[in-house]
Amino acid sequence: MVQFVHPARDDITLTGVLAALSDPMRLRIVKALLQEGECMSCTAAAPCPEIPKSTLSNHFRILREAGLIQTTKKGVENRNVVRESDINLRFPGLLKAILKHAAE
Amino acid sequence: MVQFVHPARDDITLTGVLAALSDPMRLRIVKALLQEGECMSCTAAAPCPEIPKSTLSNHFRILREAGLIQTTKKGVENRNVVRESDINLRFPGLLKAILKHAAE
DNA sequence: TTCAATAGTCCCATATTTCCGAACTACTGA
DNA sequence: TCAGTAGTTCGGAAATATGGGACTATTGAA
Repeated sequence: MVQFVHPARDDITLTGVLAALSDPMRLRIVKALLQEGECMSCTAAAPCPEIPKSTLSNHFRILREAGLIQTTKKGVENRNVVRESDINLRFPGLLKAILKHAAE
Repeated sequence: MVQFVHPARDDITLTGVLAALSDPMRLRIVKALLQEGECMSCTAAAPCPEIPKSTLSNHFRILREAGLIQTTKKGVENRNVVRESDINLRFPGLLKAILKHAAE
């Protein structure tokens, strides 16, 4: 098994965050996670069911490495949450300003 | 000569804007253009002088096609401006929220 | 005019990144 | 022990970025 890589808050970069959110699918994942509030598994947060598993896994890795989400393994599934406070501390107002405009 | 391609305001997409700004060099270009206020040539807005011309030209094309800047040809050089009002009408608060955190 | 200089664009080969099927791992419950 | 579930990893194909070099358009000078 692999330990998930999460950058420290201060290592989160603006361009990294923008790059992670510049993909429609990842944007929808983050939006879904925020709307839920609770932790969500990867498949639960997936924007559409027919997306290949490996692609989905890849998107979550990118979000994780950009510092946008935190992932922990719980039983057979992953629990994902948006690192809302970390992002807000590092880039106040950014996440809200972006997600305000994200379509459903 | 080629006529520059500029999307209509309503064709500007959120993910397109984020993708365009997710490159450190392009972020610095936009920041420089906004700080200047006036039109700037490509080389004047370039973040560093040693950057290859073709790469710079490519970055400006990406910013242009994302709807972030408007380019017109004036004599031997290009005049670039950020389409600030278009972006602000389409995605209120976005540009400011992003550039607030851009280094430099 | 013609010529050189300047500012960018276009083309194209290389390098990097993304996508996704298939095989694999980790955990759970029967 | 075994099957099922949730995700990861691998690897090849497809897409995209980089940058050198040739090209175009404009200007200013001889």
